[in-house]
Amino acid sequence: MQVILAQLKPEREGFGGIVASMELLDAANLAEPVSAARHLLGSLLLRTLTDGTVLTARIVEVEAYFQEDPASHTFAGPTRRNVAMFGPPGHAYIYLSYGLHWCLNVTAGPVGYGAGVLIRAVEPLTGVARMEELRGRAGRELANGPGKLTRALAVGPELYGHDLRLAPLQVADAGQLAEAQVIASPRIGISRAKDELLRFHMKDSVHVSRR
DNA sequence: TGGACGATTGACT
DNA sequence: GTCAATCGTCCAA
Repeated sequence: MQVILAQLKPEREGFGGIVASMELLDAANLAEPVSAARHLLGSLLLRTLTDGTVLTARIVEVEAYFQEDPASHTFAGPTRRNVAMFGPPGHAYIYLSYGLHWCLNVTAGPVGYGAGVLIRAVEPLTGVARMEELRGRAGRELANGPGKLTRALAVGPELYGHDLRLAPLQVADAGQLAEAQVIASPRIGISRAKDELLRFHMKDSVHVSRR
């Protein structure tokens, strides 16, 4: 991971060697959704566009959802929409929110158990100009929300169920952040299980969501 | 087969 | 702070 970060220089495109040299997502760290959320916080998201451009961003805000959780899409059991969350860990569960916005989750837990981690905000690192183009906005509003980051990274339903160890959408595990770096709080925008502290974000990050 | 309801966002007062 | 946009999903009938 240290090697990777050293190579990442803002606004430089075309990182041929990055994908091969970074530590890919380890399923062992996704065995349980809450620890998975903590592991994913601080990790990198790499999106390779069809023209070869690689967009990278650091995950700064996540939420954990699990099967016994009334707020989870998996609470009532497997359906056509949520099957990915019952599949192997480390894959993409993507759903349409409010008929308008696509949201990205990393599946967690063993096969047969419906759980995942919603990626709520990222800090753009490289390919920022391209993200601004895709998003139609710049600055702080670029990727500070679950529906915003998917737009900025061109993530949609075509990546449903995608293995996140592989291009064109990958997660590089950063390991667990120091406890003092992480803030736990209630999840946002849900009507059930409102009080559980299952939202995690990086302390002092200006890239977290605002509401 | 119909209708209520979102793991949200942007525009506007 | 409020509110509309917009549509797939799920459950009741």
